[in-house]
Amino acid sequence: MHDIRVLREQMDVLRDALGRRGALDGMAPVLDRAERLERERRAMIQAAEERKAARNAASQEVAQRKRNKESADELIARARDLGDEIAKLEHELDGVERELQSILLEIPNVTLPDVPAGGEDANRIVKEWGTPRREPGLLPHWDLGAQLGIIDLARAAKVSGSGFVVYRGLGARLARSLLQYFMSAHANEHGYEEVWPPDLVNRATMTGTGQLPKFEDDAYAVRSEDLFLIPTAEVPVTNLYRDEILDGAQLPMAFVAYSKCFRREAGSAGKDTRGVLRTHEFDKVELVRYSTPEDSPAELERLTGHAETMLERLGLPYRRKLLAAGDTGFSSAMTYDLEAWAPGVGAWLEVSSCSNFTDFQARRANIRFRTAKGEKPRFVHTLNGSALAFPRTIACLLEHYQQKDGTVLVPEVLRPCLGTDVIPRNDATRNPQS
RNA sequence: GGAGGGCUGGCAGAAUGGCUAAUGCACCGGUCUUGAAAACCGGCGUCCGAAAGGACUUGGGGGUUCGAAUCCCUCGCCCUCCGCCA
Repeated sequence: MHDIRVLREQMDVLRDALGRRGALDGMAPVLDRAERLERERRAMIQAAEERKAARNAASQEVAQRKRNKESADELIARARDLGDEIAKLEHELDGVERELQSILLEIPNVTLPDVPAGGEDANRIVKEWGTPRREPGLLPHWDLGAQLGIIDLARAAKVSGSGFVVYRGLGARLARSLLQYFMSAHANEHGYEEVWPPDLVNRATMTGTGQLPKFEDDAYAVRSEDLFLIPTAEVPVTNLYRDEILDGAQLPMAFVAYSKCFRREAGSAGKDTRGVLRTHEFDKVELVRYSTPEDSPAELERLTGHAETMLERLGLPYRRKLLAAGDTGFSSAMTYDLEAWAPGVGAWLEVSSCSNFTDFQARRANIRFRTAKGEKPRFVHTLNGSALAFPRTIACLLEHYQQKDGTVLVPEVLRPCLGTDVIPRNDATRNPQS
């Protein structure tokens, strides 16, 4: 969310930013209306505050007269009239602020200067690592997973429905190994504090990171309690310090959290959803950083590097894509996608998305910092990125490390936890035993 | 799920409808001091404003009133007990 002040001080910046996203034409009339509403808003506040000052003065005078046992009837009457006027003004003000708020919530973040203007076509591959396997005959992970008996989609559909996965045997252990490996690496080597957040959060938390009110249909909800299943650990972790003022000396702060992620994905059935590519529930290790405004561009490089290190340790070829303005998420000012090569599917899969939200989330969640006592608090900059999402990482691992005999080599770093160097064929889970 | 007790500044803690939140501790600045402590003086919630000043602020929201920390409604959280439970 933007500061309401941009409406009177930085309209040109806003217009330019929307232009770079290719969204100016649609929004121009809304911006004009917002500019006008903001002028009205300030006039109303001024008018209401004048009357409040007058009423406060009258009330004090009433108290004084009552102490002196004098009559205050005409003062009380005047104060009552002022009260009526104030109520009327505030009611109007409420309407204006409501509309202004809803407009502000629809204006996306301003992208940073390095972000290319334009849509998807303007995305830039800024780094490539490793050599993608290109030979023919490589199987996609849904076939491999079934052959190896480690991914059971049929029974997942029976137990939960389509869009769910059951990992079994070494598959289940592989997921646990990734959890263990990623968390330890980020905590021990990259200096992140480990956080184990709830998967169920309240409405205020979902609103703080922007999932609500606009995208309520995308989330699973527990209606009876007004709780929501988180779509990412970013939600509880970014909200940890909601409505707090941090000590600037503590910045940057860095958190790593594993969580279940729940997404309804309504309307996306069929496309790019085979196997484990897009499911309603998945697992992810997420990095979250809070920084000063000055440091956030460098912090994004750092965070993205931490995510890339995981792909390199797993030996998975990947590329880093700088998203163009039009492809950058609503709240983000700059985003790198990390895409790993899945030779069986024959596609680059997005396994991580690393973003600098500048102060856009922090303003909404009201997370500030102060470097010295008595100094005015400023909004922190928030950043986050997956490091990494499990299902697509598992898909890439299986497809990249598959061998001619149908088995899959285990990358060295996972061997201690997985307890084996190779995942053997095992058809035992394919057919129900009765 | 049930019963009861709570929620006031960083902390402790007063104020039960009216001079618009006392006091202490902690913290920051100053005086004094060779330095420190003590003592003393000042500051110490948020927002708007260049300033003068104004508005807001007693867990959140709403109501009654000329006026609410104080009365009413509602939601949240904490504590003690009962029930249930991994």
